[in-house]
Amino acid sequence: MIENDIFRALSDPTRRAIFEKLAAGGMNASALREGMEISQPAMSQHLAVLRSAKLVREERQGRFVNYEVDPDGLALIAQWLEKYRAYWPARIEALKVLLKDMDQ
Amino acid sequence: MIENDIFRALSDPTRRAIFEKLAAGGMNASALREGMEISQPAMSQHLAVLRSAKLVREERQGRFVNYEVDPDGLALIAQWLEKYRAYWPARIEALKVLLKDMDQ
DNA sequence: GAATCACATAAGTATGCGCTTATGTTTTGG
DNA sequence: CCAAAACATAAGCGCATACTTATGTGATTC
Repeated sequence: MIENDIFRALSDPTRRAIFEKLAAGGMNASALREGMEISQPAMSQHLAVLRSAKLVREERQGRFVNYEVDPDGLALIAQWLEKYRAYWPARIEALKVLLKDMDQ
Repeated sequence: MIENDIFRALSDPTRRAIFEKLAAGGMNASALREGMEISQPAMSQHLAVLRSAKLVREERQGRFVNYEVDPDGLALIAQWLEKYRAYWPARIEALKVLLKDMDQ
């Protein structure tokens, strides 16, 4: 079950930090490690978990592997959240403003 | 960190099932167990985790304890998701329709 | 083409997590 | 009151998980 993978992947703070970094722009694994105090294998393993959760996708570029946010995982969380939208009415207005902004 | 508690709480499929049940309507712990094949202590422990993640809140009613969805946890997830809204444009249209419906 | 770089995988270990059994606490009904 | 019901908490156990060290793999550079 993919929902399982997604929430499990995000339950680790290190993995959320990695994801947040990637959300600011695609990056290879070495660049991701900068300023994070994490070993190379640990990073590789975290990326594998994020990848199998469809939160991140990879792209070989020579001997580097570029990583970037995969919209699929986020869409699944959004979909999950929508099921319970009746419970967060307070945020509706904020979302409306947001959508209006994206309209231009 | 509360975000940690939330994602960790949702990473367990049993806990997501409990949450989903509660989303359909408030219920006490015994009622929640019906049709779930889960022991009483296990249920109590799961509810404690959901509670500390602000996904669920309790209300004593005699010797029963009624549980219901707490909007706070959901709002926090929505807030977290919004940070990455640039990455799920495909879902924007669906959300728009949704918000329009809620307008009446 | 051999050394090196960027990264993945393997194996082992310590800690966390979800379950069980057992017991405690609060409330109600007779 | 006191027995039972509804839940919470405690302690222990097996398994997942996040890390480490070591090694493997594919691409590049000299």
